[in-house]
Amino acid sequence: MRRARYSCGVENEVGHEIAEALGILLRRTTRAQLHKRLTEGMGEAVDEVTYPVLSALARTGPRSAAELAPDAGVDRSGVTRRASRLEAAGLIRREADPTDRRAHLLVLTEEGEAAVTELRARLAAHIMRSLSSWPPGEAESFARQLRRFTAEGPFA
Amino acid sequence: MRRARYSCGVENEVGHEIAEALGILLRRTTRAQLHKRLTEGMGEAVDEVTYPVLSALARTGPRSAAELAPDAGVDRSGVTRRASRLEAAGLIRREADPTDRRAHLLVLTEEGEAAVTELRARLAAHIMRSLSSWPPGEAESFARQLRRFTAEGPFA
DNA sequence: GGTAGTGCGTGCGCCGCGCACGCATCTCCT
DNA sequence: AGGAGATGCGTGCGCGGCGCACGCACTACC
Repeated sequence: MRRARYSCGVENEVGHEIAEALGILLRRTTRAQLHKRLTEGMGEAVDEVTYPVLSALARTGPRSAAELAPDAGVDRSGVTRRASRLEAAGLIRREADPTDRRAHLLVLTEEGEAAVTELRARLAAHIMRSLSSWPPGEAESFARQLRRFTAEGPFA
Repeated sequence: MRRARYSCGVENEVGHEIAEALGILLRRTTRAQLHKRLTEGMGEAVDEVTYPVLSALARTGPRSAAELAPDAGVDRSGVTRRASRLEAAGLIRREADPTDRRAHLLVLTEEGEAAVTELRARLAAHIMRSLSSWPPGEAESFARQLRRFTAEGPFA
């Protein structure tokens, strides 16, 4: 396969390899599996359904439900409903946008920030546990390439 | 952060970096998004719901619904239902297990194999399109590390 | 100032999912 | 050999999330 090169300088086989690995990875990291385990014992409001909203909000900062929807991968109404659950649990609150009294900005409360910190630590620890056996330096380069892949890759 | 090392020899920051990148990646590669676009125009039976079953079956070879269930990430009954749809479309068929007359082995038909080939090519091409700008060799090493990460990683 | 446009929350119908049941078949023990 | 428990499969059922579309509040523009 060394000869089957393309103009881009990358072999086609690599695309299939990455596709297969991604397929495996994605199957293991569904909400029903990863997010469910990750949010165990985090209270009633934080589960595999509300987690994406909470996480997206933490990443982007205070935003409206409509802005959060494409980032969370669900319909705007879904964000509203999940936000209501999180609001009832005191993890986020709805703030009136001072410039537009129609808009309700979703913003994390103190408890919400703490929950996100905890969840991030859990996930990072979970990943680190298996990266510990990697040769030094490889994990760093993998993280760098993964970051690049998500930033300018096909799923940007 | 150069000083905050752990016994494993990998910095904790890397765990957070990978976690964040994975989070972004996973949000972009939901069934509702990636698999939906991927299966567009592949006929009525092949959609984002039946795709995981079709893909898993292609990877593992002829298996029963119960064996396929954990690999597809859904309940056994879900596999049965999706398999029925794929069977009606002629992409798979149920074969009686010669050693156990209770068991129905799911096996891809000629058309099913063709569909999987097409889907794999689509995904690989989609990935390759953005990998083309990478320096030569980096895509290969990324694929290798990704493979390792899925094989012996936290989601194995 | 009035009309079209925008943002939000919610009711409704649909669909996938997990649980549990029934039937067919296998296994093992006596 | 034969019966009892175990196993595999398909299916009915209730639950819950999702997308669509509507109504209401407010804004922007003419």
